[in-house]
Amino acid sequence: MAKTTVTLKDIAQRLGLTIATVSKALKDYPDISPLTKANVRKLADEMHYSPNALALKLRKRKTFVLGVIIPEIVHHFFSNVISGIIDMAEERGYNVLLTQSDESMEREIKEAKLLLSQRVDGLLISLANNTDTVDHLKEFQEMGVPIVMFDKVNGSMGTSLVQVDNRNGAFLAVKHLIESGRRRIAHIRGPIVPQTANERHKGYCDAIEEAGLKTNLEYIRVCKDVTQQEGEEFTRQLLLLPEPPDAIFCITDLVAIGAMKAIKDAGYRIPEDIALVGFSDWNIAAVVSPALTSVYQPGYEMGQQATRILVNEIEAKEAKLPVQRQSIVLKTELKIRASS
Amino acid sequence: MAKTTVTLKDIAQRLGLTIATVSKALKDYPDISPLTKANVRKLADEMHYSPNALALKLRKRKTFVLGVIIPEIVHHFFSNVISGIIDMAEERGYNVLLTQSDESMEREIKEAKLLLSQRVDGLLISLANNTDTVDHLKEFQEMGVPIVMFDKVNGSMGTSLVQVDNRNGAFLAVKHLIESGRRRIAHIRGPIVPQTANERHKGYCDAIEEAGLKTNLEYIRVCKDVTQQEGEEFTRQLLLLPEPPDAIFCITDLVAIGAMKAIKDAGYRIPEDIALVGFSDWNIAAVVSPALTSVYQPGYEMGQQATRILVNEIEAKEAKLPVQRQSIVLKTELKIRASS
DNA sequence: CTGTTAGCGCCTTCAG
DNA sequence: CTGAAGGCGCTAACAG
Repeated sequence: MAKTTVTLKDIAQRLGLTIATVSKALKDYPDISPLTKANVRKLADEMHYSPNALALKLRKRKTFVLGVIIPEIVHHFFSNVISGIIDMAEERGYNVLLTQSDESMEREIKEAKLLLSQRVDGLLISLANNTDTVDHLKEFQEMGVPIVMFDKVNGSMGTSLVQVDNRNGAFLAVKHLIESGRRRIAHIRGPIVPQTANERHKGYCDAIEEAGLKTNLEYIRVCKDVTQQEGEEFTRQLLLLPEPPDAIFCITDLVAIGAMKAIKDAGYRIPEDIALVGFSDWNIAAVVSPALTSVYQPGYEMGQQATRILVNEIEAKEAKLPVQRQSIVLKTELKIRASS
Repeated sequence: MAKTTVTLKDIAQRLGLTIATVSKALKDYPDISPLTKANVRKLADEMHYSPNALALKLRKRKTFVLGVIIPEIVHHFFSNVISGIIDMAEERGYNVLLTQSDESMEREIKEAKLLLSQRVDGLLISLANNTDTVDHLKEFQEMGVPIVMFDKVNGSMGTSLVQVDNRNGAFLAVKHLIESGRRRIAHIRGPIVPQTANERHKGYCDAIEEAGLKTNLEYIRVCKDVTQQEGEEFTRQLLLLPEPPDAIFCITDLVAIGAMKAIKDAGYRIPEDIALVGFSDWNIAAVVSPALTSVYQPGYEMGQQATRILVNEIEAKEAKLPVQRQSIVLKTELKIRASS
């Protein structure tokens, strides 16, 4: 029935009390008589009183809102991260304002400005691929708003970081290929930025070196957009080499799917002739045939951890405790399937 | 350098002006001298002044925030919807507070309460599967907060609705099977709620009837959780029938993938022996082999449209214009691939 | 035990 | 052209 929203004032007037008294009664202050407390509570219930979060936020200079900037929502890995963020935020009593940069630094800057003006209590961000400076985030630090970066990070601001062990994941993948007898292992890698692509490339090199295999630069192909089409095209090129590879490690499952198509089209068998390994363990990996071996990265957990750290920093700051910056690295896991 | 946030007051003091004057100067009121305007603006820039959104929201009793409740974020279709919501919200100048119900009515109720207390300007919701009443949303209406439901909706509140044409999509899928010569068409359907599953089932029946085929109840299987496992298990059962089907229409691509496995395991060929069609056109549909025929539903567009309608209702209400409830149905599209 | 006062940061009549 | 006053809804000293 309450057409308009009911405030403390309304309750106070009806009861012939003062706003302050009503406020205290509802917050169970010790210096209010049990009787008035009861009266106030009863009427508050009847009138469906609900405190105005806005007023509280203004008063307390705290919004209980976390800002999130993510490159792409429609992405199996990132949607897992978001889910982890939202669940943990809820657990800690925060809400989540979600934005996407669409892998564009320009839009990332815009969203950052917006979130800052919304007075979020903290920021969770995974950088866009072409983000090459973090100046747009400096203002958060100046305003004392904690930042936690995840997945695609930049350590130069001294913020807490949450990443997965890309290098080790790639290392395990390639080592597995070597142990199953492969010697001519190609790598279809991601672009020079972001960092994640470099780390996976390093892991690949680590494994190759450790095994004493010679590194063949012809076997390295660099994706620009990390698409299925690129996977297909680069694989086609690889198969035309005088010594075609007997295994391919791809930066991403999607790229691996492209590779899979090219390999089949060329009449080779997987894994007999050419083994294939992807990265990320998307929902697609287990359902293609042959099922794709892939490096699983714990997206949900990444979201949870990043949020946990961020809220801890926010609350430490409020309690004037020293904030401990953290940099955590989550374990990746090789899921071996039929393709290798 | 600005350690603490800068307010109108700070600017006013430095310039020996009053808060009111500064406020007006920044908002380009006609009754402020060009000189002071210039001075104020200059200093505001230098001090990196940014209006406190909280204060504005309190003052204007408007948050520019849309609340979103979605069953599952980690879901290819829904993540597309979210992306559409966020992009359109940004275009119209709103932010998005995202929550997930995890397909639980209990959590849905909780999130609704939370969003209401956050004073969102409007609500976008897709109901959880087991949500059988909408009492928890009544309060939004009482408070005059517009609601738009999408995908899994309930028309009983008289809110605007955005859906896809599930019935016609299913109809087209089954008609396509019939036209390619299939006569014994099975349907692995979803549970009795939500409505979407029923509509797809109806579309199936429509096509069967139109073709004058006899309906065989043995050919209908009802999923409980709509999983790949269920698809596999039900298909196995179907293949054991005296007259096994020569085509299967599945409620979801994931279920179809399960069916695909069972069919292959039983030694049948797709599509020669048994044709297969899914629904949703997930990212997985195009990459499995044989590639899966599926009914595409425009998730991104659904998010955009729902948001557009919601913002229109919000702004119509503010302008005291009559609000036009809308119910729109987006077209689905059959993507024919190798499996049929 | 209850009320008064003084803001949080901003906007908007209404005076001067 | 500028300032004073009141208020959005709530909290937190400090009085009484």
